[in-house]
Amino acid sequence: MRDPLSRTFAALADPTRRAMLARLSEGEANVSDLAEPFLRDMSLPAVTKHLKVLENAGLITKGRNAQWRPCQLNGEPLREAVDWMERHRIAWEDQLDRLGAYLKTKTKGTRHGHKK
Amino acid sequence: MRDPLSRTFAALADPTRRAMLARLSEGEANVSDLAEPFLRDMSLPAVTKHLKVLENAGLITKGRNAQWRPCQLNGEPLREAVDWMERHRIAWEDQLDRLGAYLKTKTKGTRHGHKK
DNA sequence: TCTATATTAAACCAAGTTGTTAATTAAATA
DNA sequence: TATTTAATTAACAACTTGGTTTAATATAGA
Repeated sequence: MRDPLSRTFAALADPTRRAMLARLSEGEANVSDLAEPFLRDMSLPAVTKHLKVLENAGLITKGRNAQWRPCQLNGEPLREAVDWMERHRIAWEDQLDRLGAYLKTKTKGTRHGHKK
Repeated sequence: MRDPLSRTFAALADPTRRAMLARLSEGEANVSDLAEPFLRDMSLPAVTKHLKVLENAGLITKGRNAQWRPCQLNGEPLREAVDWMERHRIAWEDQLDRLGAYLKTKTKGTRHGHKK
């Protein structure tokens, strides 16, 4: 999981982390602010670890203000992830169309076209 | 990693799998076609496993034609992933602007605003 | 029927992930 | 200075991931 794009997608592959990013998209927040919605589900060190994953993926940056660590979103890796997807999007939609057409012709019980 | 969106992002978090999707966005391909570019790096069963991950994420569907398993892209989960990202995109760009502005004001050696 | 081809399954392993609890660090404040 | 607050570190366990090799399955074709 060494390349940046993989690290970005891996960081997004967790609902807790996505929720943290969503929260951060509304503005800066300290670790404890970010942790608050999750403290019924997990411990604070677990939160710290999730934030570390986001930080390592370059998705957030942590500042410091006394004992607080104000976190900020960094949109750039997210943009690169969207870019990767957009680069293939047209092909996917073509594929969807083709699949749709295919399903329209077949769709007669023969789930796998079992050898005729 | 139970929710669909997480499974999609996790599936995307690997360069081999992304390359397979890219290949499939050009059209249907059998397992051995998809495997071919990677057989110097990994065994065929490893490829099968990657395809299983893509299949479990709903990103591809495998048909059958004699002993071949023609794989097709399924764009829908990808669209949902893009949707998630787009839902936050504007906020990210705001955040980028804010960060840019912030960096313009600070940026004087004091890497962490060490207590004044 | 025997063989070759395409693909998957099984058993295993090393490394990484995600959580825990207990201890530590650092700064603000009484 | 002692205490509280915010956050991290360390050590550990359970599970997942991504690879391996060997064996099995299914189909086509000689």
